[in-house]
Amino acid sequence: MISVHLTKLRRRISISSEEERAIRDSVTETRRVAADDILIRAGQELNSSNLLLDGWMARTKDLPSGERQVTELHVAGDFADLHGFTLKRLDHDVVTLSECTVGVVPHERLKEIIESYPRLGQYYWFSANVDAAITRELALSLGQRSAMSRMAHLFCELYLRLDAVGQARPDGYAFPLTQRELSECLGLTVVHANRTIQELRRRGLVELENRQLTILDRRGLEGIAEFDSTYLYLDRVRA
Amino acid sequence: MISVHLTKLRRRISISSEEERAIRDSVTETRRVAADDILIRAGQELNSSNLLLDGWMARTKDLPSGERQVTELHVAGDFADLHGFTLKRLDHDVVTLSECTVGVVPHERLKEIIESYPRLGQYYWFSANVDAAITRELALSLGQRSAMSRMAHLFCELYLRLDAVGQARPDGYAFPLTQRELSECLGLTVVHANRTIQELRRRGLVELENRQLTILDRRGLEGIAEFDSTYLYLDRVRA
DNA sequence: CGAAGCATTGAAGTGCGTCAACAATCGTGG
DNA sequence: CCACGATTGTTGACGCACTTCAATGCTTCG
Repeated sequence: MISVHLTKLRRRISISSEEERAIRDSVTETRRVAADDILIRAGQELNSSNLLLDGWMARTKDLPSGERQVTELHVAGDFADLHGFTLKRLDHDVVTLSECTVGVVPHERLKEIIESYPRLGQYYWFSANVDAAITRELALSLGQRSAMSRMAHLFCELYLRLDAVGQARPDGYAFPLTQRELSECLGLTVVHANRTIQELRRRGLVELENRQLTILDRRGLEGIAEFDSTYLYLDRVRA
Repeated sequence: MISVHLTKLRRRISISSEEERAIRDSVTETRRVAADDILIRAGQELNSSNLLLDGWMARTKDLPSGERQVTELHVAGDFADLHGFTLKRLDHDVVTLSECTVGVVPHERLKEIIESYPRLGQYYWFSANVDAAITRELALSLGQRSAMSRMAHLFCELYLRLDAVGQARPDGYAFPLTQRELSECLGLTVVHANRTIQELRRRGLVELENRQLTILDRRGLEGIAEFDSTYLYLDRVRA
């Protein structure tokens, strides 16, 4: 199950069997977590990080007045809270959006890996930086794109991220979020998120039913989104 | 001039004179850069990072249709593009908002520092993660806060960040951005940014003239912003 | 089978955008 | 040191994308 993480990693760097062993051994425990659970609460003291091996998770930030923003979605292969390794407590919650399988990596093991295999340390730093790039692109969406464009953009991004770990079909992917959760990703109300989906449907760009997203016209979707994938750093050469 | 960076660093970790020497030596060149200049263009190949020693810079992302979003502001003491060290090219531009003094740190020097002084490496990783936390908070602002609340939030954040490096007065700070630039930080049009400032003024919360921001009622401003500073990780204990 | 959550629709309101004009300030050259 | 064009700040009228409120069916699941 950890192979999905190794797949993602191998897209960036080639690793020795010794390094692979070190990564496999860093996971001390594999847990099943139910959907709609809070894996980590903001402010909580941390001494391990969580490797998402299956399912979907999200980083959420709440205002006292009740509004919620999802600042990042995580899919299989992602480290959900690698930044907890240096921050030691998070400024956001980490929640499950579906049933998940999680690999627990104690920070002391991470420390050993980084010290013993600097190239892996470099990779994990790199991957934290790609996370940050995704959040910047979200800020661009929230600040400048229309509701339609934002939603189209999210669908395009997820297609590439899922495809990179072999979790996409040629024409779409499983999409477990409710419309409420989707609206929290996009800074919209549920009502308007619903109307926006319908408009994308009406234009023959996507279909969304039974938690399955079908992309009918990917070029068209990318056009509306003004999508440019370079921020995902997917073309990075292997070193 | 690099002392402002050391000040910021010393708020987090205590450093030996040897470590201080290594940091000082990592800066191979100090440059003056004019205001409204593009220091780094998105996509450009990088082999050094820039330490902002004086002035203000911003990370900006543009859409093909012309809209611009500022995804982060940088003030004295910040590494503007530390993430370039692992990413090697950026997904955004880095521009000057005022005349700036910049310390150039070649990536090879950074590499040496990180390998020779793991605690400094940890700190720089930590500080990149705080950057990301600031961007997450921006996403929360753009997605969920009103124009007034967003602007109030930005003013509160900058007060704490500037105060941390001794660049704030008790009642405010120098604020070199034009209203256009401010509006690009907040995902607003210039016109509405202008009206929002006026409303904050009218309520007796801030004054902004001659590039000087005066905070008349910090508690009130924080209230409107629903401001909670924990995401800045300013209280982190020194190790 | 019933309750709770989820998706959908309609009607009405509003925060912010757009367009357009003008005033104030700044920078630069003569 | 003044002249003058360019940038920045300000204001008004109007429009619209998105929100709000409310109701109704649909699905899910204990």
